Amino acid sequence: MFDMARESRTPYAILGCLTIAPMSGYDVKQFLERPISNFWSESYGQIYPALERLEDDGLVTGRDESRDGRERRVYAITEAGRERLRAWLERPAEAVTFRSEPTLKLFFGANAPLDATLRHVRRLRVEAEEALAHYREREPELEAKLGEDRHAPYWLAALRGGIATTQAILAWCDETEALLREHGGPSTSESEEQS
Amino acid sequence: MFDMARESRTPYAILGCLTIAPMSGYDVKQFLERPISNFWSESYGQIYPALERLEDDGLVTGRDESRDGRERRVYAITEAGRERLRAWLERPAEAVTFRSEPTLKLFFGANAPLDATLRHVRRLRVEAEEALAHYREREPELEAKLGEDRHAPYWLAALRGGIATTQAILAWCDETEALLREHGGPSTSESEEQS
DNA sequence: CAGCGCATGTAAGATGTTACATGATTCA
DNA sequence: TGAATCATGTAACATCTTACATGCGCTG
Repeated sequence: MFDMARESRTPYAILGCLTIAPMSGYDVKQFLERPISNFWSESYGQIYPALERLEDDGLVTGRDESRDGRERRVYAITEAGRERLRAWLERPAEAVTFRSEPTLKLFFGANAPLDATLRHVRRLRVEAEEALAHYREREPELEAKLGEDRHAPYWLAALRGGIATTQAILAWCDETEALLREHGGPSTSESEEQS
Repeated sequence: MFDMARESRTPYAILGCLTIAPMSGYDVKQFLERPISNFWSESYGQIYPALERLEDDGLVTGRDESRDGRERRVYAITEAGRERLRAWLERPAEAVTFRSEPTLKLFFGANAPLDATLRHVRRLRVEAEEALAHYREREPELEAKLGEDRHAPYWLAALRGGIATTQAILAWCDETEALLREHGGPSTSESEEQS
């Protein structure tokens, strides 16, 4: 009977980043863009207002700093912020509502020339290979830090999740190309002629 | 120098559904909710206005129908609609921007008790198992229709994508549980005591 | 001195979800 | 008769992206 609106997860993502080190809004964005963090993204339009809000709520403290003569506003997480983050981390996560445009295009592929759909599949394959190469590059660093860095096991787990699903997609791309070549109907205009 | 705003994909998802059969807004929603279509979702708040818009643009035609005494407005795709859909299908798909709350919580798991993170992993595992069971149930129907139904190969490909990634996640859950048990730090409150 | 990377922000608009409102029919 | 399902829609709101505006310092 009351509005259990889904909270934005932006502030939590930011709080999480600040448990690694104090950061500016710019830093947060940079960190979230590293390929390892391919399961999340935020834009400046969300980060800066969210940081202000977090400061008002006493979950972070900001102070102006100059590094290399550049003015930055660097935020640090407070004890209240850590507690808020911890409480959120302990609540059950919402199931992922996955919206994949490539898969949508594949699914309705019967309405387009086979070639077009095969192009999507091949592009997916290239992207998967690139992603996998990035992951593989980062894996050893995290493995090496398993004992020292408290974040390492969790980051490694997330990274290996990326590796596992990406490998699966890679293999699936090949199967799919074969499946569609055999059963995907005539490759170009023939499919549209009768009416 | 001009606003290449990302188009909403809602109308295309709807057009795609209407290539299967004429449907009401309600039908579209039902279809999109079937577990096979777990890579896309739309809410009524988007479907009904989008259908009106599509009709204004001449991409679908609606007519009132009564089935079992119930009034429905059933929409059919027009030739212009098919062409619009085909053109969209042939354009490159946008890369998936994945936002996974469970993975975000895992990634920042060092800030919570190990148990909390393990709960997320185990929940993910249960969900993956359920999803896999659904997929497996539907696979044979599609395989049987490979020759007859022009959609079947594409739907099967999408379904097998779900199977492949879900299996990968399942295996990863087990590995992750082991990894975190070994390296995830003290299991409960010990980790917070010193400060 | 031009361009790039660093750095912070705002405004506008699109996108999307949720709750609500309404009403009919079917079934237990 | 009451609940569930069918069926259509709207209003309010939250969310998020994009483009824009601004300015500094470094490097070629």
